[in-house]
Amino acid sequence: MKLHTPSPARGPQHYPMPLVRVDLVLLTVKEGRLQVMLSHREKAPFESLWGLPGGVLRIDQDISLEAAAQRVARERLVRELSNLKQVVTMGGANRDPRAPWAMTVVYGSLVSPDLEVMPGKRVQALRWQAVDDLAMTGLLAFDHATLIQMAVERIRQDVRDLHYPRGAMPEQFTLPELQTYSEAILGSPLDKVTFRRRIVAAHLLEALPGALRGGAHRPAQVYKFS
Amino acid sequence: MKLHTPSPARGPQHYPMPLVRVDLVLLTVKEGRLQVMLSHREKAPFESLWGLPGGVLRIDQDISLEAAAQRVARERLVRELSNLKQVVTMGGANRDPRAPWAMTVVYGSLVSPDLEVMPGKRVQALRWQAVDDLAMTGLLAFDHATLIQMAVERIRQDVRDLHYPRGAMPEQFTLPELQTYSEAILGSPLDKVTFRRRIVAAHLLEALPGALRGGAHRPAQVYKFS
DNA sequence: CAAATAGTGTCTTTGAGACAATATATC
DNA sequence: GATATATTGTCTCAAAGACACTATTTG
Repeated sequence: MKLHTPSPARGPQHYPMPLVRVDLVLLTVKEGRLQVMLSHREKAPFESLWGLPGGVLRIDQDISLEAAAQRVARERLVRELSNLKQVVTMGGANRDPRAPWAMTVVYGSLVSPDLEVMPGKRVQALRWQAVDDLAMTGLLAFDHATLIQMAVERIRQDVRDLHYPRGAMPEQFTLPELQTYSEAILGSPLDKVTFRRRIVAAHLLEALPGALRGGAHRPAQVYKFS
Repeated sequence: MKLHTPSPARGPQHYPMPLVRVDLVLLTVKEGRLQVMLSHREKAPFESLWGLPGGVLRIDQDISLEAAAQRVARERLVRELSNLKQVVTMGGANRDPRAPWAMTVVYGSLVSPDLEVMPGKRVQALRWQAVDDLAMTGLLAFDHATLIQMAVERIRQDVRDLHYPRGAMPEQFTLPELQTYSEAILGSPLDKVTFRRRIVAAHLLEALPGALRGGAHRPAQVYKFS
């Protein structure tokens, strides 16, 4: 069954398209816990709840989906992000009262706890929230709890595989620091010997000779990612 | 900076939205090799090349992204699919000459080689193509070679973890058959003893007692997924 | 019994977990 | 030296790879 018009330039353009959004899952380790950046919702839907920072795809401004995620970060958090990873895309009818059909492409990034963000366009407040406490925090907007969970699973798998995104750790660090950091992300303790063995076997780090650090005890070797 | 209209029902709806497509990566094992289902393109763009079966999201028909993938399978292949898994979402400007900005949500599925498909709406021809030969087959439409590669990597990881999607294997099979099947997907041989050990340790299979099978040699135990 | 494939035994290697010992700072 | 943490040594265990052996069918 052919449409009556043979013009290839038409056809798809006829159909109404969904509202396409991009949402960000920024994760970091703060106070020894894995935390996610939440944005306070001043307007409906889900007014006065918290949700992921996000925005609508702007095809006149964004050259790609990842570029859209970067623009959203600039607008909402007044920051560029590194290591954006696509997590999942959700979409369906009746997902968002602002459109009959809405979808969101979710990007995740593990960032430094020192990352300086400030509420940008149409954002009244931002906060870090420990992901463990999300269940009791009350409701998150939309299906954002699920999206966060998926991003968390993904970063945990990366850390289990010793795939640390650059920029999330300080430039220099010690092995005990990296272990504590990893444990915070995984939410479970790691064996010290095993952790060190795996790290050195992976050849991921470069020792900075002479550089040390310490308190009232033996100082630790300082490393950087090579 | 607030927009001059406080109405929450407006705003996002103002922006032009991209063309949203859903593409399918059907994989199967045929003739001992991992193969992908390709559809012949009769119309521009990429006329007379081969590409993934896909279609435009129809927000009036599809309740969700996965439902859209199922509809595309019904329309293009005259089949329903099981085990659809979202692979990735690609999108950007100048991706598709039919729209200034286009994105595609890719779903993958490992299916039975006996799966009966037939060219459906606007599909002239379908064929299985070994993924190893894709490089020399000449060009695929769009970035479909990349999308196939991502889907292949994903199913390989699943098989390495012994996560076999249901419905891709026959109801009953022997361990040597499952091993050969897995090797075809991975593209590399597996150790027999190790494979058997891992399979039994995983408690994935249920032996069908008494049922055997064979040629001019010792018959193999028949199993099914439990 | 010869041939061919199914299934098992077992040795070795590798990597992870557990626990203990040693090293090096500050106070 | 006491204390605290960093780093290393090593024993054990679990899983994977390699290889040889046994088992069971057909012709």
